[in-house]
Amino acid sequence: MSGFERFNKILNLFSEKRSSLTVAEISEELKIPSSTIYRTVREMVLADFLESAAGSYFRLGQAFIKFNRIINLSDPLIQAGEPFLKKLANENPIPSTNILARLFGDKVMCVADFKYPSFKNNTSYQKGRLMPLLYGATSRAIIMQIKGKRLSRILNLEGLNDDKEQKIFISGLDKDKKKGFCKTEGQVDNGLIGFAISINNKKLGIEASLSSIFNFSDYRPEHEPTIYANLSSYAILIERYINKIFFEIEAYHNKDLNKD
Amino acid sequence: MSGFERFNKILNLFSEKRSSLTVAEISEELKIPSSTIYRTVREMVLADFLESAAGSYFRLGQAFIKFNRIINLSDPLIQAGEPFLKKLANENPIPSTNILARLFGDKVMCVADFKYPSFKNNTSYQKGRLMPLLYGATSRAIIMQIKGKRLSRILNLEGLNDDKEQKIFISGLDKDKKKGFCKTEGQVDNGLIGFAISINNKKLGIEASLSSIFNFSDYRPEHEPTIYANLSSYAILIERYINKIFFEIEAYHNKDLNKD
DNA sequence: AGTAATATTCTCAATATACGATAAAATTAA
DNA sequence: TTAATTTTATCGTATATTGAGAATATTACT
Repeated sequence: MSGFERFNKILNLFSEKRSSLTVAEISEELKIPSSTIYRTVREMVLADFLESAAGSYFRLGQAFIKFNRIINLSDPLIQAGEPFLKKLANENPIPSTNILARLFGDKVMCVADFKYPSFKNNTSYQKGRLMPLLYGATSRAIIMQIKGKRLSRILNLEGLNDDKEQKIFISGLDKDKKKGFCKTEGQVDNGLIGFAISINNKKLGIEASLSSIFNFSDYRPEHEPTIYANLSSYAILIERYINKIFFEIEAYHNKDLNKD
Repeated sequence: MSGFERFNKILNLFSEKRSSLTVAEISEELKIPSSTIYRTVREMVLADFLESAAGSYFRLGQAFIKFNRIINLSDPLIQAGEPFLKKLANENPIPSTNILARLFGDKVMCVADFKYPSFKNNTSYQKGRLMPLLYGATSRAIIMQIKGKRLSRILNLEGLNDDKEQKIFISGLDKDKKKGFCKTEGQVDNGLIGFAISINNKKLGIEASLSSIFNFSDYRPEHEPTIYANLSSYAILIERYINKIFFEIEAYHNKDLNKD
């Protein structure tokens, strides 16, 4: 096993449920001698990826908070989209959670969220959370941008191996693609209904979606036109804004070139 | 140079100002051949620490968003303190930014912040940001918890090498310690005045502070008693809550032990 | 489209470095 | 204080990492 691989494996033992671990536990989980783990953990602590907590436990370190901040301040999608989420929430006819999500490699992650104050609290839609790829409007509006072998590779990775099932899934996506919207009910959280629309920027390699999630009990069919209108107008705004940011980034890089 | 060191050095090239880099740039900065950088970057992309962006640039990857979320959901200080920041802001007599900061190794980092809506926007106090150790009430309320050789080691690291100057600084800290509060004006941002109080939990190894920052132009001396009263009552609440969380964590670990 | 320019991956041999068993030291608990 | 546990240090060996350069793929340009 390579050094980096080990480093990565150690980090990935930490989770929401298990947020601190001892060297003995790590050693046990990874089947690696504790002398080696001690050495690696020490390096990681020194670099702020871990920090030692009470009782010989170790926790994730401040490096993640720091780098997360840099991403927040510089990620074009977050920069362009986050400010609009609150507005979207306010314009929706009923309380909602509003999500910007994005494909990273073969995972969909929520990168920004705004919950309307009176929206119920315990949803799966939170910034930083990986979303199921095959379920929910949020993810559908993203993977419907992907085609061909890349799409089927991703579907396979998610366990949709059967050829026939894949075709059914893809033809479902195609229908949504024609409509331009995704709508799903209860696929991620029971009692919630979600609407989503695609956002993308090829130059920046961004494949994303904007979505609004509602409590099914609040929802009435007559809300749908407003929901769709809001999503599509904000999606356009966000895409334009991403473009603007893209040109700023490009200008910045060119400025650098001129320095030489 | 070891593998991990290189990994870390690459990440630390990214900053708020410079949020994407090419392999050539990284190679140039670190004086390491590009074939090596390509290999390392590929590994990092695979593990989501970097992602490739447009024009052969690379950006920080989603791993940081993911791990940051885990920290947010599990860090005792953030869990215990963040919910109170908004309340504190609402109870302050004038618009404020309210900060939870914490010592990590030898750096003070803001780990949670709540800005009152009408508070001006461009302050240095943001979640994830490293704060200057020697300036500002936020940091003072933290380092005044530290003593002896550990304190002087930290002061030295921050460039306060002169023995005499150190003594002056420490005696200043001691005065604040007796008062139980720190108050500084314009040390971090011009035109701002900050008040801070210590928060700590020895068992969890947390050395932190709670602070309220105001525009100097809003501030009147008669606000001071309320500011202090708010800070100290919330600090006590937060410390109690941290304790509660600590016992929960302990119970969780013990439960694990009993499994074996 | 076709070509030039860049970016990225691959190969391979030399060597640095990470590894793990074990001992020593330091810290914590009893 | 002693005992137990956690952490660091040591060191020979195996091995993964390194970097130069070639090969390939991708992108940019005409």
